[in-house]
Amino acid sequence: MVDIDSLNEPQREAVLCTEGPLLVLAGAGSGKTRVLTYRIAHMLGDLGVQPWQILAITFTNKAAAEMRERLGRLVGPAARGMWVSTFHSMCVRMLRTDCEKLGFDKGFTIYDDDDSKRLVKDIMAEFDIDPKRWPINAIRNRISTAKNELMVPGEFEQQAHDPAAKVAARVYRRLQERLKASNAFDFDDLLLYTYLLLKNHPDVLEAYQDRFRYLMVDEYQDTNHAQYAITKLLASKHKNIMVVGDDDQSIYSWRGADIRNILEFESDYPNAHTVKLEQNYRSTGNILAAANAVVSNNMHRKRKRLYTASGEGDKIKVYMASDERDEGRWIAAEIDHLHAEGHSYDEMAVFYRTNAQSRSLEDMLLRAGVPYRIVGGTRFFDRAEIRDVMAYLTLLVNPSDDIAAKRVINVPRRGIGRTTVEYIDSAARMTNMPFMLAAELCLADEHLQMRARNAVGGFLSLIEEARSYGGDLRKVIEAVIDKSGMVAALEAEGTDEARGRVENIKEFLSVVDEYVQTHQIDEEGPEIARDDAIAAVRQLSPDSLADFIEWVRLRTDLDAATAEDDQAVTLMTVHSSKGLEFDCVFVAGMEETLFPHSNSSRDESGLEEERRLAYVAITRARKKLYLTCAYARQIFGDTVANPMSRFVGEIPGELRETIGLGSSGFSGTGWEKRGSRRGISGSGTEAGGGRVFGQSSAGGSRPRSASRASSGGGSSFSDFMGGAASRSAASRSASSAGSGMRTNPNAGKKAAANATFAVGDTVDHKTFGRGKVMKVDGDLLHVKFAKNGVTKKLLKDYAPIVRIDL
DNA sequence: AGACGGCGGGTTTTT
DNA sequence: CCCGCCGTCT
Repeated sequence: MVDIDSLNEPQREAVLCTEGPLLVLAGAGSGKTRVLTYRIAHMLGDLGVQPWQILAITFTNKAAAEMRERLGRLVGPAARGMWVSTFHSMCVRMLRTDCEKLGFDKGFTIYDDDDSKRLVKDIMAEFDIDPKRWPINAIRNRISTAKNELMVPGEFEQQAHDPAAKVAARVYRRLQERLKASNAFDFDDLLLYTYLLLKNHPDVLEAYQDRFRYLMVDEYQDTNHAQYAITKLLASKHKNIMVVGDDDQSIYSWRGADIRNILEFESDYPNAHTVKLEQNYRSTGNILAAANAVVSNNMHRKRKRLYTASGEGDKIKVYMASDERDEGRWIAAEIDHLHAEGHSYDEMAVFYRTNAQSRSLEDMLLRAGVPYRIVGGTRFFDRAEIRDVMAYLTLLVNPSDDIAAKRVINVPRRGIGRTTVEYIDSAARMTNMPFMLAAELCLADEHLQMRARNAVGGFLSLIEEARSYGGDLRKVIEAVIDKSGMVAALEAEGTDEARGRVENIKEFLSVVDEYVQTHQIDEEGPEIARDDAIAAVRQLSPDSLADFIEWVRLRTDLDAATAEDDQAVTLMTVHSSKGLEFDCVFVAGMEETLFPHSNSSRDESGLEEERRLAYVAITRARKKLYLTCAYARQIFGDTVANPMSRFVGEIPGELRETIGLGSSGFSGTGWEKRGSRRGISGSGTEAGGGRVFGQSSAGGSRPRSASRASSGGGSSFSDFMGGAASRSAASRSASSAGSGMRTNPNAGKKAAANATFAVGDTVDHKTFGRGKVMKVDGDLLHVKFAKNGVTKKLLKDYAPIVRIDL
């Protein structure tokens, strides 16, 4: 049935080993999705396994969709009824069915990060906990960790010894009360409560165990303890569990992922079979060798070595830019070259460590006329207006959702001010009732102004009325938006920004359409076995508002990454890139402090995770890999100089070539210092560059994340090149190229703060540009600036200056 | 009630 | 640098 012959030996072994626990260690690009889909196809086609007996869990909806799609191609409609889902959506399904056993109502909502943060903030205010002393995110992290470790508030309190933990424990307890009162789960709760459901209700667990005879978990290295425990419960009866993972690609420990889950699988399941997939089918020899070299610096890993049958390919290009604008500009130019050579934009991607880096890259690509799309970052669904619409919709389904209620009670402005909201809120708190109910009671409350009461009444009847809307989803949502008055209010504003928001709301309606279209129930498909209630596949209904909300809540922009079919370069964080591959990959910001990130390189384990992250980035590339770094970079508004990332140095010199600034200090031959390359390597801080490109900031209130740069919009690429080339010929060279940036003792420090200056040094000032140190007076520098000839006195530790060694 | 301005804080990564 | 929060003013 299934074409087993096209697989290599270990792949075949994994496909055929269907009974009992199986661990597949799948290196990057070793065809693990292929193994997963073939294995399922084999079970369905050759072994008579029924689709609903299979549960396949992935981490992202995109991965789930991809697997479903590939399965569809392989086995056709036979895969119908199979659960292929993320951990989170699987949990939602289970909770929708049985959450009443835990005291929740079926109409529960899912709180995302922002909602849950609001709630925590709220609670801290309630308890009079000073957020300055106890940062909200620190508390939330502790709570999140507790939830991932399956600790309920009582258990957490018991082991909370230090003061911070005690504060967190109080907040945690209250948070769970408030969430429950709001009939809501946050992301961590989805896992925690699913675990509790299965753990404490043997009948429920057994029904699932009987149904899911075969479990498959992808990206197992990223499971946290809660996920691990859930899978363990589900698998404990039949023990047919296959986990696929790569310890070298574990990059989510900060989210509670526990690498031990994979490292200790064999001791968890004593008779587990292990298969290693080590042949890489994706990258060229050089790229793979680079990845191997980098990751081999990690001490804690399972020994394995990827190999490939393909040739060496191109060398890895390392470009050293003067600053982040130069970096972006060079990347844009290189992308343009590649495009001219016939590489499609779709096959190129730019990765970065932090979302903040996307701004300058985006800017430069826009100016160069390179079409791009950003994945992740400020999500479409995170926009205020979209969240407002979502809050309205949520309120219709779950009137207990206090966060939603408070969010939109005065959106658009209808004369319900802070005082009124606070009054209602405290009434709600005192009587332990939902905010909406308290609001209703307040209609007759003499303490409130008549005006305010009328306004609240208006809001309540708006929601009341909206709840009775029927018909198709699009119509309902449109009506809600219309009746809310949001669009009318925005239109009345008349600003560009407001128009942008209206656009986004329209965009939201097309998201509704997308949902409706993709969730039509096709009639021809046979209805899945409904022999018991739990076995029934709960399919998202195209007319259900609740289902739509759930779909949106668990959806990320990453999921839409492939939906976009226009030609564009993809920009995303390294984290988001996991599981994807491109012909040409650029990794920007290869600097100490940024990558590895300073917050993670405190200890060895953090550093190892950063290195795995670098490994992930490198192994995304099929043919061409570019690593770029900037000598100086604007961070938080001031200029910081950092040495090149150690990860670059960990790539053997013969696999890479260095170009751009400072290449003389490296393995480059020097040819690249001549010729036109130089033209685009200058800093963009001088007036020349800025003026030429300045025009393209027009373009209005484009929606940030979803937008693509249109090639027609900005200045043309030749302007871009011309402008750069025509700027002052003086170009910088890297700091102490000879002594080597890699060993810069000031790593991680602000350049100005630790640098020393001597008379005659050349410096670059954030706003005044280049200047010469005329006199040093302790911490006081007298700097004469070239541009205007003016001498300024600057404090070396505070002025935004960097020293430039010529 | 709402608009505006000043200040402080924050960014590592995301289901 | 950008955002949200807070206080003040109208």
